[in-house]
Amino acid sequence: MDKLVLIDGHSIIHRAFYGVPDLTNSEGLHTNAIYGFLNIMFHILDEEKPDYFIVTFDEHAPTFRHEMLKEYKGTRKPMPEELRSQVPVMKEMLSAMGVLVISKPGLEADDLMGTLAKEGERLGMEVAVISGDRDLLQIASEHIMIRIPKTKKGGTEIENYKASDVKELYQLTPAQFIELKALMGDTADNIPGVPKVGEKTATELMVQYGSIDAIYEHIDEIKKNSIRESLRENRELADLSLKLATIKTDCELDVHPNDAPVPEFYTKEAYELCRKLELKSFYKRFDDAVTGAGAESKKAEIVTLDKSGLEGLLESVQAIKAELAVYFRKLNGEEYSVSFSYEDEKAYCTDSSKVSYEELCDILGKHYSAGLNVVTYDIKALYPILCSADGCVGKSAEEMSANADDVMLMAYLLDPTKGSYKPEDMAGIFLSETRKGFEELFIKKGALTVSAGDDGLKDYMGQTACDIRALNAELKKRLESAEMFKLYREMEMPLSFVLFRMETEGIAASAEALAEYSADLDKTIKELEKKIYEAAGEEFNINSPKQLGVILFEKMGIKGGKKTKTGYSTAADVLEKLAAEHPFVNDILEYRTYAKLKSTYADGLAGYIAGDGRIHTNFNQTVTATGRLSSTEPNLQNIPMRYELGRRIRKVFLPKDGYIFADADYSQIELRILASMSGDAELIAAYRSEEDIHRITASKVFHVPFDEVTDLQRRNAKAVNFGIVYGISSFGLSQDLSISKDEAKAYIEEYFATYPGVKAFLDNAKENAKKDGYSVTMFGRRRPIPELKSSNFMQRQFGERVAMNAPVQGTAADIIKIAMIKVYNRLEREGLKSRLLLQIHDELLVETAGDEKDAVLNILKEEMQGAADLPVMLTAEAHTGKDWYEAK
DNA sequence: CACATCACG
DNA sequence: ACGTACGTGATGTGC
Repeated sequence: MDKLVLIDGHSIIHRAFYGVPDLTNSEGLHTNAIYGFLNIMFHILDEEKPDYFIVTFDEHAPTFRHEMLKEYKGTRKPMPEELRSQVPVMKEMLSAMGVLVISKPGLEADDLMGTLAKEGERLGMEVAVISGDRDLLQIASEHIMIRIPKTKKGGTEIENYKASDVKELYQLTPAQFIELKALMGDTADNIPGVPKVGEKTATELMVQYGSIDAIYEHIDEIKKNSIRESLRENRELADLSLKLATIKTDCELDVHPNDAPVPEFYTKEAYELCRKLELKSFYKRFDDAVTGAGAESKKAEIVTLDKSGLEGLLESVQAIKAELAVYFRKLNGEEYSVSFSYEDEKAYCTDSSKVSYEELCDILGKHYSAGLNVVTYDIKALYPILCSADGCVGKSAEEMSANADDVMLMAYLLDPTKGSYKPEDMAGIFLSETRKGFEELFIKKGALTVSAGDDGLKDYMGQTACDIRALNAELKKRLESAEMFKLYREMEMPLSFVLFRMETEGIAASAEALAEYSADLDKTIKELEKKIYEAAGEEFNINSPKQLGVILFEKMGIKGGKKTKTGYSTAADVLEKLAAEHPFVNDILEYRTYAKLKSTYADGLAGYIAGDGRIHTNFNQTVTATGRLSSTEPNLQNIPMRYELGRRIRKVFLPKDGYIFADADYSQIELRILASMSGDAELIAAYRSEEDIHRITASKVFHVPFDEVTDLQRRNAKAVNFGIVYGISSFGLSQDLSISKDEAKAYIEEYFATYPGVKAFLDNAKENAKKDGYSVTMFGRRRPIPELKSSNFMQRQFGERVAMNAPVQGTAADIIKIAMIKVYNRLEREGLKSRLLLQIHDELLVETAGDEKDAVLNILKEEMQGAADLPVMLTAEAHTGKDWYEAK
């Protein structure tokens, strides 16, 4: 039996829009509704495997049925702009896929669907109608199934209704369902219904009598006076409603279900549109034939080089002072492949079968240090090849990066909110070229399917080198026009080298000390476990919030359990409130603390100690939206500090023999930046007085003499100071301080009255970000904030907080980056043995030779404080110690 | 693979 | 009436 699938386009795109969080491509086009629609559509198609397929769209024009209602004025809310703009693109996508889209002005979508469905049924087809609209249930039959998708987190769930399911759910046949709706009315569809008759009454009446006519025949039997009279008075309204509620199934159409065989979908046009919209998750559905990975796309000429060929290439490029794009990839084991390009559409390639890795380093290193201009992708990963260890002695980070460029860093600066900067994505965004990525081409089921010297790999490598070269030119132009070239050249490029040195250096950690710490924790964990099981009366998985929630809030009957979508919240702030009344909850909190320390830190870190006894974290330069760094594998930027128990883990981080640690951190850098950027006279004066800033603020905000500020007042003022930097909300502050929202609001108002310049600055930050579409730091770093233009209140509110926070957090990030470069340069220039190891946002850790202690402390203080010259001086405090615990 | 939780600035 | 502090990353659970 043939199968027909009908999609109610208008209804489904609505569903998709509200069900999928906002997505935009790099041009700022919203794509979430299209993404969601395609997901639902392919889900259905994969499931149904239909023979015929049609999508209908209507334009909300006043329609046949609606025109009958004179007072029709469209009670539906207008479509938000973010959705409206996606509708034509969605249609374009469907056309590109060869889908038959029927959009008939003047015809209600329901009528169109109804007519097509019935026609399909008459033609002997099995019909599936996809809509978010329950009205369509009235056309369900034995062969027509109404399917209503629900976009739930983690996928699409679909409710299915055939005639029997409607009967089961509503105790009514689909035909009776129409009459039900006519009686109760529907404001969204402008069906008046009978006054006083709602869903409950209408259902009772329909179940008892079976039809509107039958109800009126037995009208005297109706007990409730008001309802009986309303029915009597409104017979005409009931009939009109019935007409309005009835979906037409006999419209005149010039297309029919059998005109719409299922198309190919995965056409070249559709692929290109997917690329334009950057709907990456759909790329893999397209075959090579249409993606341009195959024949007809303009392909770079690729020359394979041996060792002497490589040397010749580098020499001639250097002779003409050209820029050489270099792209390197490690393969399995010792294998690698590397490609080069210095002119359009021509690339060179070599690999480990022709040139050993050591030879490659020698040859490239020699030319790089002699000034060869290289353009790279992710230069931090390439420095090991470009420079030898003794090649950087005494050289500044600027010198080491002067003749290099990195298109990944450029792209990050242009839009730091992206999260990923793969070469193929960048080629699509900035060069309008469709490329397949390395993973897509060469990784199947997690395994590498290619080896050095394969033709496919050479094509990929060569093409990517060409793209990197083209990207270099394009992105530099864009950086210039965004006034970020200086930021790129003088901050990010030198920093990339500093980070490379820090990662290579690593930090020593004692495996023995970690194991000992782990065993200590484990002892306590076992004890707590036993106590908790006894209190609970059974054994369960304490690490499972789900099981814990059931034990606490159901079995033990503790009240106050609420929050979260998936069940009870057992987060620390919730449990802490319960602990006063139920002391054993403290055991759970304590268990959590110990379990976290053991799994993430004690045991987790041990796995990262390399052969040299040191942990080499990865400092990522292109992750955060604000310009900060991030640290992974392991994250050394979140080593416990706040509480003694966790803080002890810092004792396992040790300097090498003859060395100590020097650790310096900025004091309240973000607040000082806020004072400086806002120019608020009071706040600046407060800082210049060199008194405790939180105490001064408390004194001013709470109108008490400085010496009489209580600890609580100081604590509250401190929280307000923090909150301001985060883009304060009265709710957030009230949560933090456990006070009422009104009190929090009063604090904030007092704060702004005290420091009016801060208020003006924050208002300005929001306004400018809204106008420009991005916020800016003192050093010109931008963060796009499309949320500010969202029609969603929550999103907009979030955008405003971001607009207030990003300039401050971002400027702090800029400043410590400058400090890192300066500290690095001083250590090199002064020929010191001490090495910068870690950055933790406002803190630098230096492994310091015993006899260089004073010099290093001086350098840290001078360079950190001197990194920026602000109205409020920056201060850094430095300490030394025999381990990280002591130095901090 | 998403979610909840918790470590840091 | 909504449901909220800003920025990260790692772990364990459970679908």
